[in-house]
Amino acid sequence: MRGRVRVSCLVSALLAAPRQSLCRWRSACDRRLTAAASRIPPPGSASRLPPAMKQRSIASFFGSPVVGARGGPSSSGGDGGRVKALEPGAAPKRPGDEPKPTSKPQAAQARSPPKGKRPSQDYGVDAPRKPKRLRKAKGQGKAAQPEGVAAEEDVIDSQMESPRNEEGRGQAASVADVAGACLADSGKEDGSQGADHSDTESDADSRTSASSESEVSAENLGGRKAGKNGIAEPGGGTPGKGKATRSPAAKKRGKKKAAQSKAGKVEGVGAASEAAAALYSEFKEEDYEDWDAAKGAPYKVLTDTFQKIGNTTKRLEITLLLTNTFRRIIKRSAGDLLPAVYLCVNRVAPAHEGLELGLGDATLIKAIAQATGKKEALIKSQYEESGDLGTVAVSARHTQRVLFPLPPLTISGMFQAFKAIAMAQGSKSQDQKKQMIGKLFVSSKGNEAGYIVRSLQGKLRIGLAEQTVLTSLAHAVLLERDSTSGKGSLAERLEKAAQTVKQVYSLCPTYNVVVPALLEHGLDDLSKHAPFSPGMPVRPMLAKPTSGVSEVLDKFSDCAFTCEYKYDGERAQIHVWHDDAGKQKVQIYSRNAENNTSKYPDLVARMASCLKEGVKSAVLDCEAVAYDIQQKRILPFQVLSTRARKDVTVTDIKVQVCLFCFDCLYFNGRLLFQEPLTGRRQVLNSVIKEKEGEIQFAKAMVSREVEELEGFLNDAVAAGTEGLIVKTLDATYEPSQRSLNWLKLKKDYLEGCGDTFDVVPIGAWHGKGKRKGGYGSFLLAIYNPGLEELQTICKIGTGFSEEQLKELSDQMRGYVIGKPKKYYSYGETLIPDVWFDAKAVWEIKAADLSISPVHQAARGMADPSKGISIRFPRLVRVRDDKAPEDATTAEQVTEMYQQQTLVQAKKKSRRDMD
DNA sequence: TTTAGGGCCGG
DNA sequence: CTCGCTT
DNA sequence: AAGCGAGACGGCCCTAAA
Repeated sequence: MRGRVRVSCLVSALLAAPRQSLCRWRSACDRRLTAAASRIPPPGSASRLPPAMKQRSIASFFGSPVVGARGGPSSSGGDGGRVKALEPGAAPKRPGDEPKPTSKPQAAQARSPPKGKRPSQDYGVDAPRKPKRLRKAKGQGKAAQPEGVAAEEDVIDSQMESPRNEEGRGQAASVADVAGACLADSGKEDGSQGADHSDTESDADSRTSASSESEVSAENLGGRKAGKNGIAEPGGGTPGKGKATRSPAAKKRGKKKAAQSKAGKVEGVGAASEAAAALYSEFKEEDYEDWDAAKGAPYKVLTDTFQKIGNTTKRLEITLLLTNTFRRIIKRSAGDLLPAVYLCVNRVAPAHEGLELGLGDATLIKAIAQATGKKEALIKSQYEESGDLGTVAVSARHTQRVLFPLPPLTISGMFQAFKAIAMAQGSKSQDQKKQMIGKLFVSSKGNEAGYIVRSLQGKLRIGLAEQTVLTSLAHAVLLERDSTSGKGSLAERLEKAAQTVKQVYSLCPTYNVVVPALLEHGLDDLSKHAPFSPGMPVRPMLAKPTSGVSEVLDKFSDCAFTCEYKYDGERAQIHVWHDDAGKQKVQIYSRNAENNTSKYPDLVARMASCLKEGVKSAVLDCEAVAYDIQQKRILPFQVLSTRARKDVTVTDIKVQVCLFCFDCLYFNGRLLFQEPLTGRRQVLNSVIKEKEGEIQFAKAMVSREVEELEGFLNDAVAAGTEGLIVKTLDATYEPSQRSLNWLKLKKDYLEGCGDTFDVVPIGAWHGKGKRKGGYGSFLLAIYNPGLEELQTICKIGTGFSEEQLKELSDQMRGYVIGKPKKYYSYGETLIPDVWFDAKAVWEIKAADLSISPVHQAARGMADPSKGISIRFPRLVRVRDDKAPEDATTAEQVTEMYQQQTLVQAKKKSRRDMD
C-alpha cells in the first residue's frame, strides 16, 4: 500500500508532465573567472573503513577441514579449525538439473603499482587430486600434505594473477613466459600474428611447470586492464591505437550493410574468419591429468582458459582460446559442454526463467570473510584497494589449510553449485548461500577461487561475453563434429557456422536446447532442432544513438527510412498463440528476455480484444507506457516504474498502461524476420485493432527533408516522448544485440541541446576493475545560495576518457579532506569513499530531472522534502574558469524541473484544442 | 510486525 | 541507460 | 561496427534484523 500512495502522489505530480527538454538555457551562468587553481596532487588521504564487523568463527563455515592460517590475522577465530563435513567441492546438490554457471567477477586493477609478488604463502594446501567419484569416502586421506602442493599452488596463483594489463603489453615477452604461449607470439604483434598462434593452447600446460618463474607481480586474475593509457607502455608504443588495420573486406561492408540489412547470407568471408581458420589448423589436444570422461571436465580447464582470455584483448585470440577449450570438452566429455557454456556466459539459467544468484558484493564479502576467517572490514578494504574481489578471495584463501585433499572442482559440479546457490530462497537462505560458497572455496585451488568469486559477482570481466561464446561454440562444433560437411573454405564455413548459431540462438535463446541440438545434430538444420516457438522470447532489435539529423541522413543516405516516436516506457514483446486445446495464451517479455507476464495481467487480458479476426498467433514488438486514461496522455517513465512487478492482480493496478506497437515478428505461424519493415508493418496493421489508451501504433512518418525531420523530432519531444527512432524501410529484423540497424535520435544527444549543469565534485568512490587505482565515480553538487549549501544532485561515472579520468583522479586527490564540510548537504545513505574540498567545477549533461529519494539538490523547492536528481548524467568538460559559487544554483535546477513539466503540459493542451 | 539493506532490473 | 576502448 | 565493460538513478521485492 505504501507503494500505492506514493504512486498517486507521483502521478499527480508528474501528471502534467511527461518529460521534455526544450532547449533551455544552458547553465552557463556567467563567468567569474577564477584562476584555475594550480593543483598539487598529494597522495589521497585514507578512506574510511567501514565499521568493523563481528568476526565469526571460521570453523563453522567450512564444510571441510580447514585450519586457520598461520600468520594471518585470523587468529581470533580461526586457529585450530576443526574438521567438519567434507563434501568436496562440487556442488551442493540440489535437485537442480541443468547446469549453469554464473559468475561475474569484477576485477580491478591495481590501485597502486603491483607490489611485487606476494610472499607466496605456502599454507594453503588444497590440492586434492582425488576424483570426485571417490569422494563419498568422506575421510579419505586426511593427511594433509602441504608442501608439494603448496608449491604448485603458488605457481598457479601467480599466473592467475595475471600480468596483463597495467603492465602493458609492451612487455609481451615477459608476459609470455608467464602466461604461456598465449601471448608468445605477440612478440610479433603487429601484423602477422597469424600463423603459429596455435600453440597458444598447448603451451598452456607447459606453464604449469615452466612458469614457476612467474615473478610477475601479479595483479589479479587476468582481467581487463586499465588499458594502455594508464600506464605508459614501455615497449614499442601503442600498438594499434588507430584503426590501422582493418581488412578491406570489412571496409567494404559498411554502411551498405547497415542500410540494407543482410538476411543471412555470408557475403564474403571476413578476415577474422580467415585468420581463425589458419589458427585452428594447429589445434592440439591438451592434457589434464585428472580429466577423464567419467570424472568430467575439471573446472581448472575453464579457469585456465579464463586466465588466458583475460590476458589478451585480441578477439581472435579470445575466440581461439575458447574454441579450443570447447573442442577438448567435446572430445572428452561432451556432456560438460552445456555447463561449460553456462559458466562462460555467466548465467545460471536462461533469462526468461528468472533464476538469479541473489548475491552482490556485500554478501560476497561476508561470505569470503566467513570462509577464510578474516574480518569483513579487512576483505572490504582489500577490495577497495585491489578493485577485484576475486583477487582478494584468492589471497585470503592462501591462509587456509586443508587437512586432507578434496577432489578437484569440476565444470558440471560448479554449474550445479551455482544453480543451487541461486535456488536457495526463504528464511536462512543467505546463510545457506554463504555456506555453499565457503565449500567451493575450500575445494578450490590456485586461481579458481578468484573466478568463483567473479562468477558470483556476475562479471567475469575477461572480455568474454555471449557473442564470443556463441562464435566459439559454433567453431568448436564445426571443427569437431562437422568438419567435413559444408562447402567452401574453412574460413567460410567457420563464418557461416557462427552466423547460424547466433541466429538460431537469437530465436531460441536457451542453451539447454541449442547445445544438445548442436551435439546431436550438428550445424546443418540446426534451426529445426532449436526452433523458434511462440512463447519463447526473441532477442529484440536495438537502436543506436546518433548525434543529430545530419548523422541520420548521412547514415541512411542511400535508402528510404521512416521515423517513429520513441516512447518512454519499457519494451514489451508480446506473444499470443493458442495451445493445443485451443486456448489463447499470452506471454510478455522485457527487452532482456525477462518474463514480465505476471507484471501485466491487464495487458494479457486486453490482448483478446485487440487482435483482428483470424489472428491465431503473433509476436508484437511494443513499448508499454504509463498512461492517464482521463487526461488521455502518456506519463513519464518514472510513473511506470512504480508499478508492482510480480504476480500483479488486475484490480490492484494503479498505473494504467498503453501499448505502442511498432513491429510484428511472427504472424499465424510465419516468422517475419526476413521481411522488410514495410511488410512487417502491413502485417502489424492486419493484426492490431487500435484502441485509444490501450493499444496504438507508434506514431510514424516518412520524409527525408531536414526540416520535416526536425519538426517531427520537436513534436515527439513535445508529446512527451524521448525523441525518435529512425529505421530503414527495407531493413529486416535483426534480433541479435549486435545489429543496431535502427537509430535513435534524442534531444539531449544534440549538441547545444539538453540540459547542462555546472557542478562541484565533493566526493568520490574508488574504481573497480578497469578503473582500479583511480576513482570510479564522483559525487556532484549544485549550489544553493540561500542556504549556502552545496547540495548533491547525482553521481557521475561516464563521459570521461580513461586518460581524463586518471587526470581527474590525481587532481582531486589533492583536494581530499577527512570529513565533509558542514555546508555539504547529502543523503545519509550515499556516503562516498572520500570527500573533497569544494574546488573544481565540471559541466555535465543529462536527459532530464526527477525527484530523488536521496539527492538534495533544491530540496524543498520542487518537492516539499525531496531533492532533485538527473537521469543519465555524463561529463561534458571541466570548467577551469569557474569557481564553486558559480555552479548551477538550486533555483535554476528547480526552474528546469518546472519547465520540464510545464512545457509539456502546454503543448498538450494546445493539441487538445485542435 | 515493521523496517532497513541488498539485489535485480528497467530506462 | 551513456560512454570509451579495442579489434 | 561489433563487442565488451566501466559507470549512473530509481523503483519493487526479498530477506534479515529490530
